[in-house]
Amino acid sequence: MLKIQDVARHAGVSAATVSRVLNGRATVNPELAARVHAAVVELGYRPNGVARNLRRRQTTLWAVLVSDVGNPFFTSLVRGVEDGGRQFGYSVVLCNTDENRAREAEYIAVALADNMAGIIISPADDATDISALVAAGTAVVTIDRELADTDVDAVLVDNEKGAEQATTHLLDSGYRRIACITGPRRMSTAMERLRGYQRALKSFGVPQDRALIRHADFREDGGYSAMASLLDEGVDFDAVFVANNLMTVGAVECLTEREVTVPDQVGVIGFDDIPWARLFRPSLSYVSQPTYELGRAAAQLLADRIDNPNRPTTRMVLQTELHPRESTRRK
Amino acid sequence: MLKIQDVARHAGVSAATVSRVLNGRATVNPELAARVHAAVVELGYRPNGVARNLRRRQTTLWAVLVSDVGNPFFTSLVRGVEDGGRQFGYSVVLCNTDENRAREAEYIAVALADNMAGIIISPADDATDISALVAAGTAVVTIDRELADTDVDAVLVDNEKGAEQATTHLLDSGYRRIACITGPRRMSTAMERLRGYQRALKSFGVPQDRALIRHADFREDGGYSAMASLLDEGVDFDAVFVANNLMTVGAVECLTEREVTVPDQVGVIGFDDIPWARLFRPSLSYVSQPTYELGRAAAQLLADRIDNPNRPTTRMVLQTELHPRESTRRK
DNA sequence: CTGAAAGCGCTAACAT
DNA sequence: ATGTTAGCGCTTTCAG
Repeated sequence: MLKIQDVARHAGVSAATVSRVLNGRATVNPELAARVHAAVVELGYRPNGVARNLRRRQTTLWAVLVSDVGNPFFTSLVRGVEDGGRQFGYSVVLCNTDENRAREAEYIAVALADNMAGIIISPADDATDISALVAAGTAVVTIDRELADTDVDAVLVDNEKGAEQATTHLLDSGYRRIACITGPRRMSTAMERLRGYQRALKSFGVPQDRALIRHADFREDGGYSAMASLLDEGVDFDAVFVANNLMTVGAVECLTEREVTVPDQVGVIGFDDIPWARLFRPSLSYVSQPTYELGRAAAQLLADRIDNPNRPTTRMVLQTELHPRESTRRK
Repeated sequence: MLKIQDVARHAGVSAATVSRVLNGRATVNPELAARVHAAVVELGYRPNGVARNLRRRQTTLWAVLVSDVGNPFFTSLVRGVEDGGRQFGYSVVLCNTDENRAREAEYIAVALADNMAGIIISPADDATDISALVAAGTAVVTIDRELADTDVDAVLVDNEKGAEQATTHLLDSGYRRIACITGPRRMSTAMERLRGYQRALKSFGVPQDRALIRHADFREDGGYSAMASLLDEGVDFDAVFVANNLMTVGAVECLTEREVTVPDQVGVIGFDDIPWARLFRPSLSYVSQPTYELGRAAAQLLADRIDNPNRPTTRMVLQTELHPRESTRRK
């Protein structure tokens, strides 16, 4: 491997000068600079990033911690982070945590050990510990969820309003006995979406009924079981708001299996996009989150934070969008 | 930041000994080792990975180059790579190339500059140039596609057989005028799948007809336009084999829009998985690739190659699986 | 504006 | 088995 000294010798200048030319951090005699560039080309020199990182005590790596890229929500979010990162000269290390705290901690340790410049994290839950990162001065942006005790940049979605939008749409469509399948109590997103649902009911003067509410685990099985329990318990409902994409799929499967017709017997609206949901029959109504933009925004915030570690923390809230389709179109 | 010298001083041993204990590469007096471990804990020491990488001239980073994680085929593949990588102690840098050669070259340069231990690549096309990687001794595994001129490890799918399976299934279901929408001529996967289609027709003694074959770009729009052209040109066909997931979606959309009934007027079978395709109506028949396993296998090969740079190259071929659903179930 | 020299934190060779 | 020493390749003082 060629080193900067080789280039320096070839160009007849000092290594310091080569470095200055290559990094454009200081003014160098144009004639010398030209010689350096020529030497670089002639020798086919490539700077060694690792050595640079050691000396600068900074890498150009970001870690992005999500529960699972397989979830379309995160797929697109990660894509946004990567595109944003590339724009600022960072590469993105993909870290799937499966909502597993040990895995999460492991990845945080790696980010620390490898001196990564920053990390974007969708915390497994409120107990996620990023204190080591903060202590080490690593830039952190949380995405989708907020951390209770730590003051870091966050990119969020207005979950409450989104859920209200969804529920209001059901009410507007004439449904009145509306069930809600949301996520675990310890997850802020689940609770916010539940509140939005309740707010909508209240606005319409529709009575609340605890029997209509189910907490599941944000996964397909969870949605399936929650729907099954609603049906098995003979709960009287004519529509359901499901608080994330995977659970919506599960709930719909359960309905299909039991030959409950959507949207006539039961109207369905989901939260989050599902790829190609328009090909489902009936096609699914849903409230979409700007997942790609979430990723882009997080990247922007992280890059800013790295450049300016002392600026006050930012909290960005993006809005959702309603997509009415067949599953809420009552005849 | 704490360094190894600090630990050494605290434990009353040499830095070399600390290093030996931490890396378990040599036998150390258990008593000394205990002191080292204690010192590490007391001081809260974390080894600096960048320094280690510089000294060892190797990182624990892999780059995975795919066209787009958004494509479910790659989503799951990348997930497989990550899980495999983690098992061997590597982190995975996600690189979306969008089939763009410049972007691809850019990422290869980054992998080289950052001394990444290896790269897993699904080449944009035959012209992808990995010679710099080979020259630098970086371990390379290609996935999904092979590179014409370079002898590197590859993990592939038996595309020809898979396509034959799909087409045979259509023939078994009684369809006889079977169209084929495949990918660009310069992509090996597209041509292999076309050959499989042709082989199946031949086995059944069904005449070939060039009018039934379309080359599109492996994207949703491509599938849509190809289907539109078949219909617009009044080509006589009763079924179609579509050679990848996105094009299948496009083709089905076109059929739905024009109110062509599937599977009665036209039977449809796709190649590649589509998430939750069982919720489509009609549900889609398809031939699946073991995408996750593809990623795992590539990770295994890459780890092996890094440990043993001189072993002969391996070419792994995985098999597809037929999933008959409603879209080929003629009444 | 340019060069010399030191050192980022670690590990591998060598010496004991 | 342990310690000493040198050096991975770069950037950043510090002098001049």
